[in-house]
Amino acid sequence: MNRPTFYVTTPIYYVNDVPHIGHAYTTVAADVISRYKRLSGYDVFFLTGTDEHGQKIEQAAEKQGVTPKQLADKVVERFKSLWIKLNISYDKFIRTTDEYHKKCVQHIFNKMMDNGDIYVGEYEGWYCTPCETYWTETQLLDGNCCPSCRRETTRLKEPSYFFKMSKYQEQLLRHIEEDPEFIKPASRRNEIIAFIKEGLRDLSVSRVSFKWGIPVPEDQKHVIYVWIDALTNYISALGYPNEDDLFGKFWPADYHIVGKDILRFHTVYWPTMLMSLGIPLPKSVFAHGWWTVEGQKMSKSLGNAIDPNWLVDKFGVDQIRYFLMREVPFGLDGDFSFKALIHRINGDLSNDLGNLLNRTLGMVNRYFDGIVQPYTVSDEADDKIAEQIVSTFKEVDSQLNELAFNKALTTIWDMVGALNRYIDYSAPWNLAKDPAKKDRLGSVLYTVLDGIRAISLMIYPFMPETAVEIRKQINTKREIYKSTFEDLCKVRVLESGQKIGEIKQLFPRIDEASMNIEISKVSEESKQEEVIDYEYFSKMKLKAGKIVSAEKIEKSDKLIKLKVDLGDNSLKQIIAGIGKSYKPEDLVGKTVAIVANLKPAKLMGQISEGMVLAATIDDKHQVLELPEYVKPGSVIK
RNA sequence: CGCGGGGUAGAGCAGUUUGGUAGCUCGUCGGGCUCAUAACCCGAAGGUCGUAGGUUCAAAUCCUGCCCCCGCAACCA
Repeated sequence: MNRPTFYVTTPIYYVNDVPHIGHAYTTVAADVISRYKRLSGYDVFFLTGTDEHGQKIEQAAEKQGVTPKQLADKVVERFKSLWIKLNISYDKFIRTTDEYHKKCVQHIFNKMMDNGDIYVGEYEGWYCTPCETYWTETQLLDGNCCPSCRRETTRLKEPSYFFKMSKYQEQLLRHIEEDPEFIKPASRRNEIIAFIKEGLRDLSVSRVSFKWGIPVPEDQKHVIYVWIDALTNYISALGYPNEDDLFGKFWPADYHIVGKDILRFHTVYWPTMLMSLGIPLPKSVFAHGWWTVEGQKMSKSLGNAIDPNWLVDKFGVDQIRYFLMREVPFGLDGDFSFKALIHRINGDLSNDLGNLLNRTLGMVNRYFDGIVQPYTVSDEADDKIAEQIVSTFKEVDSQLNELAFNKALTTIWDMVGALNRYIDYSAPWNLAKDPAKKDRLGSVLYTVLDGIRAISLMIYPFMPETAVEIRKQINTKREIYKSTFEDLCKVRVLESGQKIGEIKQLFPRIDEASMNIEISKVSEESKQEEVIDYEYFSKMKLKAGKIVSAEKIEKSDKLIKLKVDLGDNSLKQIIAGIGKSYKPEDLVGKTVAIVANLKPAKLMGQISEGMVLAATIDDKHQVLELPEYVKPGSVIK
């Protein structure tokens, strides 16, 4: 039989970063849809992998005294082990350092060149090495600093190959406007349309400034830049340019799942490259949102990046998978908080689902020595349950096809609630008191168990281990993977006569208080700061300074321009970002602590020659005030 | 007039496309049940849907003005 196919990808993750919750999120989402599609009869190909070339890797490796490949190997292991831990069922893990990928990239480069879509030109601009980005003159801060990381940039001019992306502007625009499925969610689609309408420029696709990459064929000075190197993984993994095999079967991709930050690459650069190659475009690119942690942006400096490995160890893999998929609509930003996580686990998982199974099996044990009874005596309520099972499958199917994971889970939990209500309505404990109602009692329990069996299928994509555990406990021998969606929807198909398995709590309740203590311990540890030596510290010149004037900077919401007397007969101009906590007039006359030897920088066009020290309480500031008798210029140590 | 998102019950959200009894989850309170992981079920309280006006028989929904909040970017020195 010829099964329909389904091809889904995650981005390939850059090995400069260790895996965090964002990586886990994207990958779990791809796993859920993959498992669901397999469940409903599709032949699925699920691709993930790593992006390993580029200057950053080259430099990081050099610092660590290893080869770039060795560095990549190490990080790749971390990704792979996390994917095992999270039960990610990928079909292939591609690395951009794989031989077949390199060959494919070179083939593609040649082909685009033969088409006349790649030409040699010259790339010139201010280059920031850490960000691997060129900036234009007007974008630079304070002379020549990178607007993104504020480090110094260097003027670079290098020969570069260019891809004639502009040539495909109209074709791409037409495609996006004609096919609403191509970019999701819709709000993102509008952003991209606006971007394209501003006009596409040709894309620089090679570099001579570093070596760690795939060489341009027949021009070994050049390395192929990230666009062609990385994006093409989606077809090289399928064996392209060999079109018979996997490529013929699975391309075009059904979904590229990406973070919102890389949407443009996937909906502008990548499709135009495919147009140049004469390859059909992917059916849909879906941009999901970002997670904050406890309301704050994830960042290394805050030390609030949570290790997904730790989360899984602490809370359980299915619990984490459930939370990620349930808490936030896919496509929107969300917040990861322990409070919400614990509430989800205790409420949805332990109370609703876990307890449903537990109470039902308890009764099978008590009333029937653990033997599942056949369905013999019917009631209207049973049919309602049966109908809802079918309608739930249908609804979940359409929701998952839209990657509306949180909606699908809500729908499934309506079913869980219906079964809990059904038990209360049928009151098996009352039926048990009347021997004449024994058959009805057995039928009620059967109906619940069969409903639980159906739920085990519905949650399988999200919580594979739990699904299997449930099936073990109700002791069904039916296989999870059936051939079609219709098979999936069948009701009253649970076996009877078998003895149920050992009853175990699916989701132990979490004690919020004691868990909070553990969490705070860990977050303390992770906040251990970098230690600096005395010499490093002594480079900093701290002085007392008296504020002689202060004014708000036009059009700025937090910058205040200060003139500060540092006792050396001249006034320093300092721009301070404390305008949300202080009015300019409140600052005048105060003696405060100043970093006196900070390198000057330009903010909103104004020179700032120092920094006012201030404590931060949430987003409010309290400057370090000194008593009046401290003379301006006094050294602080 | 930088770009975008939003202001609906104590919290978090849906509903706005296609005007027509204001809904969900959690929390609170009361009740029921006693099979179960102090779980499950039922009920109640709680909202002039940011604000002022307009269109309409009818506005959370459409139109206009204003206020406020949050991202992003410009300014976290």
